[in-house]
Amino acid sequence: MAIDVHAVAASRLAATAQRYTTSRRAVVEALQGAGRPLTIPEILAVDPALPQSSAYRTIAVLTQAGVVRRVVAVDEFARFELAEDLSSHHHHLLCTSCGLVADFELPSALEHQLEAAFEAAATDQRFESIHHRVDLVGLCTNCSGAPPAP
Amino acid sequence: MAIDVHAVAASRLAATAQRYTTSRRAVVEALQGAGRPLTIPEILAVDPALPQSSAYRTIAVLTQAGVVRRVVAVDEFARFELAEDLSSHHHHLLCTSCGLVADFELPSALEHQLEAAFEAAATDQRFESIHHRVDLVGLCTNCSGAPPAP
DNA sequence: CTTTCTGCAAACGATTTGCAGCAGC
DNA sequence: GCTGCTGCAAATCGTTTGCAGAAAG
Repeated sequence: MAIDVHAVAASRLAATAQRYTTSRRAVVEALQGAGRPLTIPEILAVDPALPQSSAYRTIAVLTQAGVVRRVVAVDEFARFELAEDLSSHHHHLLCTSCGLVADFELPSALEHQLEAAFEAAATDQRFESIHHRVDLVGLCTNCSGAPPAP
Repeated sequence: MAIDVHAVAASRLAATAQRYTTSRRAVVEALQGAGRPLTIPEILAVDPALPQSSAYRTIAVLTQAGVVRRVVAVDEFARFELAEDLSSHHHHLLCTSCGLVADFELPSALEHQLEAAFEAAATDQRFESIHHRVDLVGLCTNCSGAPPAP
């Protein structure tokens, strides 16, 4: 009973007279299959036939169309995932050693309390809140065992 | 009853045979006076006599020494603030329009619950947690009034 | 004095873009 | 067929770095 990600993507692109082409679909499929945010190099690894500049352009278009969201992590690479309404609300584990980003969820009760606290803070500072970003920064399984590369 | 930020900075640098020079002190003072994370251009604006490459180098040294922390926001500029033990635990409001970053705090009860939830999530995913990052993304006062620049 | 720092200018690397040909609708 | 998309290669821009002189201890 999952929503049809491709249909939504096509329709959001159509809203600004854009086409849902083969390579755009390939990028969406790569992100959908990953279950975690991917960098451009990672997307290229999933689909080696895709030229780098097309990957960047495709990601830019999908981001503007609201199909994809940019995730800022701890290394120099931008990462991308499907928009929350095409996947689910979640947070990120960020590895400071290798840059890996994994997904996790918070208990919904806590999520609601956070929401209320954010609301209060935003009102207090006259800030118009759009969404929140709750991440855990540390070391992934791979990197906490062996010491990080120098 | 504030701690002596300069003394701590000097001592952390000394730990690796580094000197607390005039320009390093100037950067620390700029960050201390700002009360929010600053970009390199903002630091240069505070101290126009400081060359850009020195600002980058100084920030790198101070970050490695644990005096300064890199903050990842929503625009392309890296931002920097004093380490938490030289300032205080807080979170960030990120403006998606102009990139501004402001500080805010959460009620400590909620902070503790979050801590516990993070602990659980980290254990669950075998992730070694170092710290968390809780940000509110939206529009600052300036940008929510007028529509963002195209 | 010796070692570390600074300033300049050139190098770097992720990302963007101009242009000519290709593909969706 | 138009119009928008792709691929290549060159440009962009925040950030990094080599080197020779300046400053800290």
